[in-house]
Amino acid sequence: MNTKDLNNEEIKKLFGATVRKLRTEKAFSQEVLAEKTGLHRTYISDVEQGERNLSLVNIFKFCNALEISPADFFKLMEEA
Amino acid sequence: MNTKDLNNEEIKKLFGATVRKLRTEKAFSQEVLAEKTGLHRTYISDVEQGERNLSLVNIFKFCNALEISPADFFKLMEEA
DNA sequence: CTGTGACTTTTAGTCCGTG
DNA sequence: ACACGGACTAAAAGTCACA
Repeated sequence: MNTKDLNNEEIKKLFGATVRKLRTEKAFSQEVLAEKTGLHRTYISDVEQGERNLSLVNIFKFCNALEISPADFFKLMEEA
Repeated sequence: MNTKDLNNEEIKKLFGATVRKLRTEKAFSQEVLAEKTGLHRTYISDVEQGERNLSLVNIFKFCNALEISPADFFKLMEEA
């Protein structure tokens, strides 16, 4: 999959789907992930729905909480 | 380098430094990169200075303009 | 060609709740 | 445990004149 072909909506959706994939693999609830990231629970929901264009430092918070490096996160995302 | 140890300022600075590294390697001016990303010239400058916490879709614009996948971009960033 | 401060508009992100 | 909404505040997006 070539990320160059993604439009803005697709980028957000794919990011959210990757978060959800990793979160459910680790059997975290959204609330637990909210706690680990320090972000609000409704925000986690929105991100997973692909409705948020989150910022760089929050991307890192998600990666840390999901115990994956940003590079590996995006690799997974690109493999989707 | 473990990205878990980076604070917010360091994340932005490291991102900016990585953009600058790739841009100068390709011998692009900030103005050329601005054109390729569709973003404003001064915004590029701010990002490279680590003064912007840019969002997911703009990260992708930078990667596309710099002809690198997001996964490879962050890999480079983590190797710094 | 690039850095900076100031600025307005848009959106990120929170917090209250509902089914 | 999650989706969704309304209302709100903080911060990002985006532009400009000037150094």
